[in-house]
Amino acid sequence: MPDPDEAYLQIGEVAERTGVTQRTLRFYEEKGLLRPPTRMDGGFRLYSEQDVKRVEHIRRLQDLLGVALAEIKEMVDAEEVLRELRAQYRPDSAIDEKRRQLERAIDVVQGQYSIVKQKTEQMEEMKAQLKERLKTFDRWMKELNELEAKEPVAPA
Amino acid sequence: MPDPDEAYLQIGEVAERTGVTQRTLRFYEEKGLLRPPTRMDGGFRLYSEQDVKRVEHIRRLQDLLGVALAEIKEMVDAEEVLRELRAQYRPDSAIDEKRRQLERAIDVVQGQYSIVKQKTEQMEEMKAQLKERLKTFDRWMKELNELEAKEPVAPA
DNA sequence: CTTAACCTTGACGTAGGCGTTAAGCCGCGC
DNA sequence: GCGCGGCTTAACGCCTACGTCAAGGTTAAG
Repeated sequence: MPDPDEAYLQIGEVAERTGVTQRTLRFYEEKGLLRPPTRMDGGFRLYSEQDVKRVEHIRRLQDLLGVALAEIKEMVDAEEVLRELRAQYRPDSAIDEKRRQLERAIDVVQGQYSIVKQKTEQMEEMKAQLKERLKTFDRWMKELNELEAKEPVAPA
Repeated sequence: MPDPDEAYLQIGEVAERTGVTQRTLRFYEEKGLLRPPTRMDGGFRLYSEQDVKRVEHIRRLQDLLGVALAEIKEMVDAEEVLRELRAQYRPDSAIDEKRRQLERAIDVVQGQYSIVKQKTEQMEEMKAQLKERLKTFDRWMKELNELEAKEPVAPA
């Protein structure tokens, strides 16, 4: 029972705000990356702000890490578990269960972290190389200009 | 006329060393990402160490930047231009031509640089978030453990 | 009650990046 | 000189991540 005050976005608005197409939103739903949104009587999907954030998150993961949607599903699923954990803060004393979930979540996030860490390192390296290269180019350009100064373009 | 002392790798070895399949190597050649290698009499491709490095470079660009092969082709092409520039260091006085090439190369590399820069920034941000999250999880885990201490597992 | 804008579910299409045969040469050790 | 592993081209296949109709239902405004 999602707070009726909060679920108000139609698919078109979500699409516009997130920059993805409606097709993509339905596709993500099919693939389990977005939980099926609530619907109004006629069947129109009604999204929440939460969903918008989720879409943005998915896109960041896609763009930055370049991982497949299947993997992204794993990641967002793990995060979902956490929401549950936080919500049902002590329903009964199934502590072991919670611990297992938490451990799983930690695993997933550590996985993400190491990926991100590795990638940032490699990218820093690449960035440095590119910077070096630009410097070299500047030098060359200067040399070219000096060369031209000595050897005039259209000698009389 | 590529130095005959240097061109000695067959496609299988290149594949093994770079971690891509032979199909991929031929595919890259088709797409113009790898220059057609020299062949031995029977038609077997003969690659150089240069080629190996090139493949590794292509893969880094793919993995890190996640850009399409067409774009990667642009990038490596621009780099090729530079090799030529460096090689024919002053064949004649076509200085303007060289300047144009150099400017083009600078453009390409600056493009790469800004992409890499933006991505690294975003990834640093993501990294920080993940770190925060891991800390939160640790706290939760501790809370769970303390909770268990107070409420023994199997009360007599 | 009509109409325009928005939405629904299929279902087929597509571009990129290779994988996978198939059918047949090449090279080299014995 | 033959046999076997490595290589060749050609062609079709496949998966991902959507794009693009098509045919029709829904909503809100007037």
